[in-house]
Amino acid sequence: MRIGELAKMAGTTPRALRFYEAQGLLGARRAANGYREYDDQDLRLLREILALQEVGLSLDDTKPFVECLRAGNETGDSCTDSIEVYERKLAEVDACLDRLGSLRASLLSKLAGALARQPGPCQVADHRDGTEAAATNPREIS
Amino acid sequence: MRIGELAKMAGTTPRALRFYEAQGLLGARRAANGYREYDDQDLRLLREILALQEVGLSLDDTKPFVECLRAGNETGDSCTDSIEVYERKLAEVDACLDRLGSLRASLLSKLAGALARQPGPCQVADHRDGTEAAATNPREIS
DNA sequence: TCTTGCCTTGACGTCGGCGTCAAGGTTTAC
DNA sequence: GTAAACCTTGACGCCGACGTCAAGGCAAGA
Repeated sequence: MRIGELAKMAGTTPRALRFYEAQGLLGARRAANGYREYDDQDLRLLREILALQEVGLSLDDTKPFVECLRAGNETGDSCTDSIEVYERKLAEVDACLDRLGSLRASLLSKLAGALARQPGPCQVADHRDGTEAAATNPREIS
Repeated sequence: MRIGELAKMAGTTPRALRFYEAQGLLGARRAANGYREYDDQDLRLLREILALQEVGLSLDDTKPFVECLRAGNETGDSCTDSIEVYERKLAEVDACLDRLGSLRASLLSKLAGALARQPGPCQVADHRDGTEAAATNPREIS
């Protein structure tokens, strides 16, 4: 099949496929007229790449999986390199979660401090400041 | 004071200060020779900007805070615009936490599946595959 | 044959927050 | 006097994963 068809089947774009090829993932055979030609195996590889992207892996991270599949394995994560990517990425996600958690805490304390300094519900409410604060806080602290 | 001195006092670089000026934050008076001149108020503004950056706000997000300080308020978050930024950013962080959480779950299940498919400790270990899997799993699933 | 729609390569744009280099003018310490 | 250390503007680089546009070749239907 040609690039547009493959892209549509996998839910991506021809531009993305050319980019993957330029990155060394998912090369293609060429027809006589120079058009890229793909088969079902390429569709499998592409779907693997896209699925891993959804899980947060970078394109570079997907290379071991693609190589693993091309080596004849049933799944892309049948190789130790792939599993190491999983583990590394998991650690990165955990680190990011920690950082975001502390950012959230800092933001909350700053917001709380600001609301405490504000006169707040004492003003003749021309909009819903006090109400909004009362409504959003319980939801976000939980 | 001049740009290098201010930068050092705030723990940043002259390049960053010029960038903030180009973004419309933290403008400076000019000395006769064209050098930027800053005072203690500018140091306060700059520290506000940097503190907010640390909490995850973009430069654009810090504008209301700077304007609030320049309007004569004691703190940058004494204005409703600033508080709205807090709330919006908090929502963004929460959304990001949710997404990262589900990414983490997906990664974990993929990793677990891959390890289950692996023969694992049955091979004559030429390196530490089985050991590593056994050691990392309890730590990361917890 | 003509139009439409696919394909090709190449090259620049995006976003944020600066880093880094270039080419010069200024000030300062010795 | 001179070298070091500061300052100025301008411009390009970076990162990731493509989007978008340009200029042209190829294919298929009416």
